[in-house]
Amino acid sequence: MPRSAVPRAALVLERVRATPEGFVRSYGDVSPGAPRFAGMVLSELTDESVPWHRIVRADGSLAKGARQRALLEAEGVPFRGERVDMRAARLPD
DNA sequence: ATTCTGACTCCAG
DNA sequence: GCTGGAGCCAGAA
Repeated sequence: MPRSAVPRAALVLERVRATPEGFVRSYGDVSPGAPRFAGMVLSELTDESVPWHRIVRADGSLAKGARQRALLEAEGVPFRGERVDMRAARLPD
């Protein structure tokens, strides 16, 4: 199946929306082969129904800093300093 | 068509 | 652990 059947932007939104509370996913997970594109899509987002804060970098570091950290901690996401504990919080596929 | 840029990722040192 | 450089997709100049 060619991935072109579904626009990458749609795939990104779908995966982000499917991320349950208390867990996180990396940009690479929501947009395989084009992690930067995922970031671009999220940056344009204004829709509150999309939990953009659950998307973090592959190493657990946050793109949006303290603001994002507060939202994640409020949902029970395990942290290790300034970074998310990916070992426990990363959503298994 | 070429170049730059961006909420990124991977590999080497 | 960290830093730097190259690679990736899409859109704008």
